[in-house]
Amino acid sequence: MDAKLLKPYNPKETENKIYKLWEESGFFNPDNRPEWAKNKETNKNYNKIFSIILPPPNATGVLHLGHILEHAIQDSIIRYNRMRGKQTLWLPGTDHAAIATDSKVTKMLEKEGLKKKDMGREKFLERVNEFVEGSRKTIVSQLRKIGASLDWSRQAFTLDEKRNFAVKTAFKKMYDDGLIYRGSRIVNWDPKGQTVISDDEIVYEERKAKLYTFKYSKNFPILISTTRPETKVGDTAVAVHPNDKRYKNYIGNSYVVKDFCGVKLNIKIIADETVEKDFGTGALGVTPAHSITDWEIADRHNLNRPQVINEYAKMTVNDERLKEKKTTEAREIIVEWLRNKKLLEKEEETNQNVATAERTGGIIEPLPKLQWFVDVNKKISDRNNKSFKELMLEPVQNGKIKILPDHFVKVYYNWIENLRDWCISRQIWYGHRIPVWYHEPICIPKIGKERQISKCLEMIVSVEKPICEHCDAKYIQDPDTLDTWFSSGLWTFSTLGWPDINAPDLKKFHPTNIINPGYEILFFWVARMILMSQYLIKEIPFKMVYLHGMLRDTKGQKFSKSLDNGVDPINIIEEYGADALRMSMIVGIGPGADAKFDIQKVKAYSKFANKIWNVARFVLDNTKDFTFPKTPSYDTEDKKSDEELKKLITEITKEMEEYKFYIVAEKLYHYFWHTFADIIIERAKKKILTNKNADSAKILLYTHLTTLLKILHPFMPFVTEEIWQIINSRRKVVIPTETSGLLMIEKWPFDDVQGKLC
RNA sequence: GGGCGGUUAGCUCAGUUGGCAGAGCGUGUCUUUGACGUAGACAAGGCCACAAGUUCAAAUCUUGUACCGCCCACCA
Repeated sequence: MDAKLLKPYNPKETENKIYKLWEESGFFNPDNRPEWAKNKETNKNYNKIFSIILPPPNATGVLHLGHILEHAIQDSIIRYNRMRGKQTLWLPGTDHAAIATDSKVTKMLEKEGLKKKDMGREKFLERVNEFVEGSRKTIVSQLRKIGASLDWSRQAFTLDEKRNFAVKTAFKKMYDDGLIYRGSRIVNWDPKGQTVISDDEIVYEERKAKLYTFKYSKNFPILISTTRPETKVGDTAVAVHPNDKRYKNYIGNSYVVKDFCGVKLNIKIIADETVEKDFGTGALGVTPAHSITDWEIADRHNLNRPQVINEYAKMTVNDERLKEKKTTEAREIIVEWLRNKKLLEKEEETNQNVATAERTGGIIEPLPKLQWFVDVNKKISDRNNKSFKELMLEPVQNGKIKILPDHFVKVYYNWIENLRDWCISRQIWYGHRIPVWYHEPICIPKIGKERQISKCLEMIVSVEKPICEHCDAKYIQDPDTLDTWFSSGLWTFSTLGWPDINAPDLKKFHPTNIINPGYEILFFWVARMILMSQYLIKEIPFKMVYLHGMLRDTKGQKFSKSLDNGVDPINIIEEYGADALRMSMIVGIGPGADAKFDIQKVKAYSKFANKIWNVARFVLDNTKDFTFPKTPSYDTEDKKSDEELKKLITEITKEMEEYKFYIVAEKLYHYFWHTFADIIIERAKKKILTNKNADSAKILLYTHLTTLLKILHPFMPFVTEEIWQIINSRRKVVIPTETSGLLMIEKWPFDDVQGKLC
C-alpha cells in the first residue's frame, strides 16, 4: 500500500506536484497528443479540433472568485474534449484593459505624490508596464493553481507586439474601406479622466436635482424647463411635439434673444417627435453641443451647434460673469440672473439620472469633439453590402452562433438595433496608439530637390511610420489610443496568427468552439468579436457563447473593493484544495445564473475529494493480490451495476455535449458517493469477507474506480490524477495494462461503452 | 419608459420532453479496534410566492398579481 494513501487526502501536498507533471508532459499543447489519439483506428475523434480562447483577465489586478467560476467551466470543457481524443487548444492571455489600467496606475502614482503630466508619456508608460508585468505574473500563477490546462506556449497579451500589429492592420483596412472615419461629433467626455468614453462605459447615478422653468426673455412666447440652465446659453432652438396644440402656431418662427445673461441667442421653434408633451412645459430648449439627444435633433433640423463648455467643464462664452466658470457655478449665476429679470417661473425638486464615467466617477459632459468612429451602418461592398450591424446580427439569427442561456439572444438583438457609431479613440496614454500620422505643419525641403509642398499628404493611415516623399518633414503620430475593446475584438484570431491568413493555428483552430464570458460583457466584447471576425476573416469567431453569471457574496452583494468583501481564491485553494473550489463553482450553477458564494459548499466538496481518496484506498487494498482474469465476468447484481455505470456514462456524455456541466458534476458526485461507496462497496465487503463471488466484486470495484476517476477528472483533476498515479505505480504488477501515463490524456470511456452496448 | 430573470426545506441552490418534490450545509438520533470521524447509518423538515386556466396528471405549460433583482433607454 502506498504510504500516502494511508493518510487523508492532502491537496496542498498534491496539487503543485501534479500540475508540474501535466505541464512537463507537454499535453496542454494540442500539437502533442497521446498515442491512442493519434490513431484513427482507436480514436473516433481523430480529425476533430476543439478550441477555446481564454477571455483574457484584465492585467489590472489579481483574479477573484468570479474568474475561478469562468476558468473552472472552461477547464472542465477542455479536459473533457481532450479525453474525447480531439486536438484540444485552450489558449491563455491577459488584457491590457486600457482605461482601467491607466486610471489605476494614475491613482497609484498620485498616492506617491506623482502627477502623470509631470512624468510625461514615456515615463508613465514605463510605470504602467512595470505594474502590468507584475499583475500578469500573479494571474498566470493563479491560473496554474486552479489547474487550468492552458497551452502556455501560445500565451498572448492584448498589447504585445503581435497583437499591436494585428490592431494596426485591422484599423488600416477599416479605414481604407471607409468604415472608420474621423469626425466632430458629440461624445461622452469625462472631464475627470480627460478622455472620451463609450456609451457602454457610462453608469447612471440617480440624484436629486432642481428643475427650472423659465423664458429666455420677456417677449419669448414659450416657457421651457431644464435642470442645466448653464447650457442654455448654447441653445439654438425650442422643440415641441408636432401635435401639441399649445405651440402649433409658433412652429417655424425664429426669435432673437438679444441678451440672455450676456449672450445673444437665435432661437427657432421646431417640431420634433421625440419631445414629450407631458414633461415640464412640453417644450424643450435645444442645446445641440451639450446634449446627445439635442445633437440628434440638430441633425434633423440643421441647427447651429455653438459650444459653450470646454473639456474642463468650464464655460467658454464671452460674458465676463460666466467665462471660465465651472458649470456648477455658472448654473447659480444664470439662475440668479433669471430671478432678477423675473424670467424664472418655477423651481421644483426632481430626480435625475446623472451620467458618470465608470472608471473615474467623473460627471460626463457631452461635447462635440474630433474623434475616430467605426461606422456601424455603412454597407460593406465585399461583405454582400451588409453593414456591421447586419454582420453582427446574421450569425446569431441563422443559428451559426448559439447563445446560452438563450434569452440573451433577445437582449443582443435589442442592443444592436439601438447601436450608434462606435467611438474608438481615447485620450489616454496606455493602449494601442492610433496608426494615423499627421504631417508636420511646416514642410522642410529635401536637400537638392525642389519643393513640392502641395503634394505632401496631411494625414496618412499606416501600419509603419510613414516618410514624406516630397519633403523632409516628419510625420507625427496621433496622440490618442484605441478603445480597449478594439483589440479585444480581434482576440479569437489575433491570438492564432492573424493577420497572416495562412497561419497554421488560424487555419486549424478558428472558428473556436466556445467562448465563456460573463453576461455583463456580451455587448462590450462578444458583439465586437463577432463584428471583427465577420469583417476581417469572413468567419464567426466561435460557435457557442456560454455566458456565465455573476458571483456574489452570501448577502447577494457584488464582490467589490469598496465593500471589502473580496475573497482571495488562493486562500481557499490552500485550505480546501482547487478541486473542491472548482466543484463548488460548477455544481448547480447553470448558464447565466448568478450565484452566491458559500464556503460551506467548498467544504462539502473537499470532503468529497477525501471520500474519493478513501474509496481508492479501499479498492486498491482489496484488489492488491488479485489477478485479473482475461475475460471478466460478473454475478447478476454486479453485472447490473456495471450496466448502470455504462448508462451513466452515456447520459453524462450527452449532457456534456449539451453544456450541462452543472448537472453532470452533481450526478457524478451523487453516483460516486451514494451508489459506488454506499451500495457497491458495502456489498463488496460482504462478498470478499465470505469469499462468495469475491472475484466479481473485485473486478467491479476496480473498473468502477478507474472509470469514475476518468469521468470525474474534468471536474476534479488533481485528486483523480494523484490516485491514477498511485494506481499506475502498481499497475504493472497486478493489474491489466490497458492504460498508462497520465489520467489527463486517458480516453473518455464513452466510445468504449457505446461499442460494447451496441 | 422598454426588456429580462428570480420566488422550491432553517440557509445556499438543482429539478433537461408535464408523471410519487432533490442536493449540500445546518438540525436530531444512533454507530468508533472495520476504506473513510474531514466519517457512516437513519430521521425530522416543503400548500414548490399568490390566483385563475389547460390536462387523467402542473414546481414544470398559459394568463394575471405581488415582491426581489438585473439590463437597456436617459426626461430636457
